[in-house]
Amino acid sequence: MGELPHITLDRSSPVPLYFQVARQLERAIVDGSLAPGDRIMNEVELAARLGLSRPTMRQGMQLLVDKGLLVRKRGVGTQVVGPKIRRPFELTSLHDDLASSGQPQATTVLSCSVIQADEELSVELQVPVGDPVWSLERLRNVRDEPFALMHNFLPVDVVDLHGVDLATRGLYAVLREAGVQLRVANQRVGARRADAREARLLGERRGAPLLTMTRTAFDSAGRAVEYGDHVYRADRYTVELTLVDR
Amino acid sequence: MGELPHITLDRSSPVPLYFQVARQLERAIVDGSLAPGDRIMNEVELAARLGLSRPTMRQGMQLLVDKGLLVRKRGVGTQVVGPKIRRPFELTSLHDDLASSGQPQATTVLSCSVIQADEELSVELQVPVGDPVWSLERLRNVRDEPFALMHNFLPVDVVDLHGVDLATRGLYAVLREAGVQLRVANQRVGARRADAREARLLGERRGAPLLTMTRTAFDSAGRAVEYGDHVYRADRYTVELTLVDR
DNA sequence: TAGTGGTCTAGACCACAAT
DNA sequence: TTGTGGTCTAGACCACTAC
Repeated sequence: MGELPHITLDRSSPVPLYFQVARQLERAIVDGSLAPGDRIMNEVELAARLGLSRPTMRQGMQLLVDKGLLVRKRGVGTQVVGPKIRRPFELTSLHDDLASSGQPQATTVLSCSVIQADEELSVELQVPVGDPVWSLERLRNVRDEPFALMHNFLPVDVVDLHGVDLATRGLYAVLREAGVQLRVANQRVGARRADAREARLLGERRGAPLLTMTRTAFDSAGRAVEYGDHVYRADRYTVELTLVDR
Repeated sequence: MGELPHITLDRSSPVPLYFQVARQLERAIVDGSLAPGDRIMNEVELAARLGLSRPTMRQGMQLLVDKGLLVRKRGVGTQVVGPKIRRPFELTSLHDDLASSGQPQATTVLSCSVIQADEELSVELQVPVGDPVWSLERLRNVRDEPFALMHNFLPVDVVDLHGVDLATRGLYAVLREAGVQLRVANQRVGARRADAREARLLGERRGAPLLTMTRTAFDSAGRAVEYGDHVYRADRYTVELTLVDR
């Protein structure tokens, strides 16, 4: 029959039922109440016990299947894969990543001004050449050691960065508060040698290997909102991601 | 009202209707028949025209929303984001990536033997220390230029590599044919200097920056099936990925 | 044969955005 | 107020797996 996860539903909550199911199932897996390899009670039975229709139950479980936490096999049942799979790579800024990891960090704003878009920016941000864009350069330290040199560009009508304290607040937090909803981003990760300036700022030797990341982020309307060109000390940073085959 | 995509359904096909819808919508977007910013006809009307129920229609469109090709706004409608968003980073091997890009490539098998798992492999592949695992090292050339040095490890009971022609066939293709269904993978991308051997094999100078990628792949039962430790010439390869915020 | 997930239907009511 | 997507129901039939 399979394990019976403990799930309570609040039908007066604005949170969708399928999401309540998914959240509580996920917690049970992370808690260890549901161990890897456990078979979960079948969909029909589970839906009946919770007073849900089967499609709603399925929708909730599907979220966890998409995350790689559950595996369904036709004719067999649904099994817990395990909580060790990291979250699918989410759309977060480095600031968020570090803040949530509890590392002490500090950011120095090297420059923040409006420039005219050149050819490259015109392509990446989908604006005409010569259009005004914010150019923002920051150096980030973690545990008092230089870590990343970040160069961001944003069309000026996306957000006003005048007087914004970007040393304390992450760029993505500023964007969120300005009502910008980031939705998709294209990233390119590569490597190259540090030039003289990068080496000096990052406390490396010239020619040292750097991890590079460029990213264009789009809002929910499909508009290019931000283009970032960042370099990281290769000895202090790696990009981690989880791929899920559907 | 919005654009009316041209979609034909084959109800006798074993391909699910929602998938037929998604595939044809996607092609229309990539073709340019549906341009970025276009509003698609609303779900209800579209379902009616195709003789589908609304949930089935939604399921098809949801696939493209998840891929970042479409954006839905409550009270507004569904819009095409654009074909320029690359596919969400899928679980493909480098062999697949290159083959689909049409680049002429050649692979040299440097070694293929069974070794005993050390501590690191024990952790990554979730097998006891000392267990036999395949150790496979390959050098890949693209357009007659060295490109990547790939080291893979697999538990011996996953697949038998004796006599398998890994110069012609990609490792993932071999795994698929052996009935292994890859499902999720954790990747770590970083950078470091080339050591003497890597430099020689890749035609680089010692100390040149390399892009590194390690990956553990799990099958549909959550079992670790393959661990790869690869290095790429940084001047010839970057990792591209698309992030979608949900 | 029995049990499971995969797909599909034909509706319903609600929340939100534009008008 | 109208139109849109968001959610949900109560079934149905099928394909695959294990026994």
